[in-house]
Amino acid sequence: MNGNLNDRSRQILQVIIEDYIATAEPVGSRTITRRLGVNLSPASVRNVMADLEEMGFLSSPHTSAGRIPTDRAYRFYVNTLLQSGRVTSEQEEEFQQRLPPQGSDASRILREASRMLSSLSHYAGIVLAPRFTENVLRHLEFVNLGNRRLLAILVTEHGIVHNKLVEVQEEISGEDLVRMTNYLNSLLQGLPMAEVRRRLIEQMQSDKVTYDALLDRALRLSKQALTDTEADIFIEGQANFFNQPEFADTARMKEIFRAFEEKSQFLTLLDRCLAADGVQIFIGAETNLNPGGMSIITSAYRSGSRKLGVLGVIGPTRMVYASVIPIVDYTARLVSRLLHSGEQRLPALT
Amino acid sequence: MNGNLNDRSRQILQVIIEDYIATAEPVGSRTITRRLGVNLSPASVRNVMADLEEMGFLSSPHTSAGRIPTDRAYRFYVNTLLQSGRVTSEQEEEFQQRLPPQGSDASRILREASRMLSSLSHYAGIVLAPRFTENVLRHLEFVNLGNRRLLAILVTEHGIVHNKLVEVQEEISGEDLVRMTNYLNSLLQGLPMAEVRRRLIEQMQSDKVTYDALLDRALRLSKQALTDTEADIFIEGQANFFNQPEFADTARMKEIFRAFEEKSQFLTLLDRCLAADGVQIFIGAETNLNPGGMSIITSAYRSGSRKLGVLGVIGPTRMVYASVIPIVDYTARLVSRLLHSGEQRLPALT
DNA sequence: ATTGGCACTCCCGATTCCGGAGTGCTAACT
DNA sequence: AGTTAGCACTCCGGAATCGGGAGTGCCAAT
Repeated sequence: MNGNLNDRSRQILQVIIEDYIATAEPVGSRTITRRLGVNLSPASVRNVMADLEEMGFLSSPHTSAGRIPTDRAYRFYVNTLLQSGRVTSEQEEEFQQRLPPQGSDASRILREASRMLSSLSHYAGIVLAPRFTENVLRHLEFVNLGNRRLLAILVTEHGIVHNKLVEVQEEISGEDLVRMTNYLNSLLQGLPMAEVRRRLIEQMQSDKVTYDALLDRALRLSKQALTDTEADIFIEGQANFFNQPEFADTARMKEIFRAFEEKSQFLTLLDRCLAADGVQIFIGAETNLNPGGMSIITSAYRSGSRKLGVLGVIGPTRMVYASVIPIVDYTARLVSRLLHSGEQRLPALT
Repeated sequence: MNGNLNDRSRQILQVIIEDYIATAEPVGSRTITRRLGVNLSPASVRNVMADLEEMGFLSSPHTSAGRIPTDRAYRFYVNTLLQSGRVTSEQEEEFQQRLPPQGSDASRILREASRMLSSLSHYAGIVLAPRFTENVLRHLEFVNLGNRRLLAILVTEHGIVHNKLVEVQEEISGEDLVRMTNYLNSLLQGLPMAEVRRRLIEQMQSDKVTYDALLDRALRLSKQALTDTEADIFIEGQANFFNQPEFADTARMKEIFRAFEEKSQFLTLLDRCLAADGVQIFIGAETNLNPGGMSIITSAYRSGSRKLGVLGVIGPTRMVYASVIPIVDYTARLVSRLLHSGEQRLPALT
């Protein structure tokens, strides 16, 4: 049903969408004729608009207003009308200026990425940190905090650090702790988390352990320490929504911010994105988010070939897709590089 | 000038403040007579109100509206009119339900505390994490991430973890890393951060080091790793501001959220609180915050005798001081205990 | 197929109007 | 002297009204 739009209909639809994106006001036939290069009377345009409305691409808020695009129109727009470009050189410069400082750890880089996304897009930036379970364990360390409490510190590749408090029955001496740590690291280092779990259980049943109470203890402790932690989501620039006229009234605004406070509902969406390749676009109802009227553009960032997490931009359905898509794409690749190499001054991303 | 308010003036002032806190609407003389136990005519009350206005305790939005309390009135209220109680048993129960799960690390506890504060007070919760420099170093660890990058992990008492990426000129072998770590820990463990810095510099100039390139390198690395990190501030429940009628219009709301995004301006205020004892209250302009009309109630949390950080509640000047003060107080003591002992089921806080 | 013309619809901002709530003042009362 | 009833006055805020502007749909003419 997309294909059966003739050239003129497409042009008109495009003008409507882009005008509405720019102004947030229903677009009338006169405006279109002015924007349209071709000489065409408003009346003709109106005929086309009526058709487009019937096909579900447009809707009118009331009888005598212009038309506004439907979710479906946006979908058609991003699929076939829009050819997305690159980030501009000014944007590239802003990226450079906003690079996280040397020596930033991974979570700092991710938070900064969220800020970049928000600042460059003028919408809200969102970043899903790498899922704990997907990563490779680099190092495991127990630090004695006294009072029979140990702090387990897990470092996964890319320098992402998780820590967890573990309570023990009785104090463990310094030497024992070192021995435990060495044992565990030699056992688990370099394994993906899922594997780590399996290896732990396997090892707990082995003979060697039953003769060494300390090792047994070590295994039990690390099992405690490895229970999955909650997913980290960084959302920045929520205040940008105040600039969008469609969210002007307080009730709507309130809904949106409530949604942002419960990050969990974004989690399912972002997890879906993790599976897909390239830039993903969810328009309006497609996002399944509770307060509707929002679109999300995402892309996974990766290290080498493995995808680590997802980042993107949340804005109104009336989003400037043409400029946000390259921004998200660029940021994803930027973050991939930062995490992978730690290198800061980058050659142009190609 | 506070003392020279007679009993009746005080009563009336109190009624006005409490009524305004409850309704957010200017209070008129009739309302007051109804609330006031004593039989007194509206006309008499009006006389008193006129006096109070002249003394700077009340102001009227316009000629024929009731009066609203000024910052000064609130200040008088919390100083002398208000006797603050305890948290109720329902509140205590909610605290129990919202306790962070076993094995939460410090930053999780602090974030959860911020949520508690927000949820119980119905305003926004704020928590300033312990300043890095104020703490005692418990453990220092370097993890090799490959690509000539080391991850420095610093654990301070109470299990607060900081990490920082450090780039090195050439790869360091595993054994060297272990040696370095041991050396540094034996040198620095147990010292307050300020001291750590001094010790590092002192040590770098000592003879022993000049003969051992590795030690020299270790010292340089840790100096890099110890540069102060930015202060962490957790603010939760910002969406609660949407329920306050005085922030109903979008422009005002926007200002507030901008302010929340720049946490730095809270930093100076919270740092001030760190110095003081007990519950601190800042009313309206006293906060020096940019969008006025807000009050902040804080208290420091501590471990043993040393103060670690500050937590509190941000709300409109028209805040229910009577209930928020005990909440903040309770939370501060709760957090102190959680950080100190890691104990979860607490006896009643006394 | 396209277009000019025209009647019709609907929103939106400006204006007006009115009642309610509250004040300040004065004069009378205790 | 403090208190109160009465009264004129002020001001806000919501309801009602109005008119212009922008836009549509339809029809007849090209």
